[in-house]
Amino acid sequence: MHESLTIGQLSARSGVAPSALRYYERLGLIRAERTGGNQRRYPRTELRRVAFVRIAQQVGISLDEIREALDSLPASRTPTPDDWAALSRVWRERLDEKIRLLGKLRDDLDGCIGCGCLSLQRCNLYNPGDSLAGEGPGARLVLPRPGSDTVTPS
Amino acid sequence: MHESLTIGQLSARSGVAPSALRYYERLGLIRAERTGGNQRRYPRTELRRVAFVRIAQQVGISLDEIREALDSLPASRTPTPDDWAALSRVWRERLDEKIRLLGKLRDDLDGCIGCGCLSLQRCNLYNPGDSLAGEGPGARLVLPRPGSDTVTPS
DNA sequence: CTGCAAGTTGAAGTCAACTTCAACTCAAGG
DNA sequence: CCTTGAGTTGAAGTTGACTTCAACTTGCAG
Repeated sequence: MHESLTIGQLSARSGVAPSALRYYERLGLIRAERTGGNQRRYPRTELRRVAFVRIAQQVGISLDEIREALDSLPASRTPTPDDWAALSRVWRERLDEKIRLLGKLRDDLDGCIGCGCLSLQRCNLYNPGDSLAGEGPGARLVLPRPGSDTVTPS
Repeated sequence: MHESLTIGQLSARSGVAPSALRYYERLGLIRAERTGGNQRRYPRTELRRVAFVRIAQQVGISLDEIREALDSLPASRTPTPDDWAALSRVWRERLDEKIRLLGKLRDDLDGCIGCGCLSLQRCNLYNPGDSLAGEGPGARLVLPRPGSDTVTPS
């Protein structure tokens, strides 16, 4: 019980249900070796991948995007700390951007919802550009649609 | 065209699809008056509610929770700036908490994923308490499940 | 060797948050 | 008046992220 983990053990240690782990495997987020009897055995390094998946999910990143990120790790060998560090650097930017966005949202909410401007005109959250001008007065919400990525630094 | 907005106008100004606006109405997030011919007409104050919904969604709050928050606004009268300000104060705490959480996640990611500790032991993201000790060594992920609320200040 | 908890699969179910569709009706310009 | 684009409804479809189920098979403690 030192070499590798059963799905139950990985589940207990990661806090992710076995069914979810199998689902992640189908999506290509994690991988497992098999015993002679076809049961999954996870090398300990998979714990790291699962943790990464969960952390990324926490901050609102889809499994599909997470898979893309994980695909940047070398498939042919066990990822080294350096491999992970590279990934971490990329994602740190994502997190920083998310944090920046949240701060803006909070401040705008204070200044807009809380300010009493009933028409929401001249609000930070609205009309930050002018591409939609010329269709009469009034504001236009330009927050991305829920599905789309909120992290698109210019 | 000054008093109230059609669903198309509200859609254009809020960036939310008409179908989504009808959906929001079914969920009780927004309300509409009706013309003699049964078409929706939105008082301008609804723009504010829609903006609130979208902003809250951005930060990962479910429509159900948003509805609860909006239910705190007086139904009998048009919400005053003070009503909105009260809501804003409550949500500012939520946003601050989200920001705090994101910062922690980012730092932990740097210190954990990036550090090279292959077993993830002694990691900030793991085992913050000791309730799960006694089942052998190893870590346990305690991030809330995706469905659950990440904002539970103690 | 046996018993039984833990594991396996594919298919189907669930839930949130919408969108799409069909089959209409309304509103407003010419 | 007539046409046409915008609006209406209920029902069904979609996507993401899983869970549940049925019907088995494995692996280990006693």
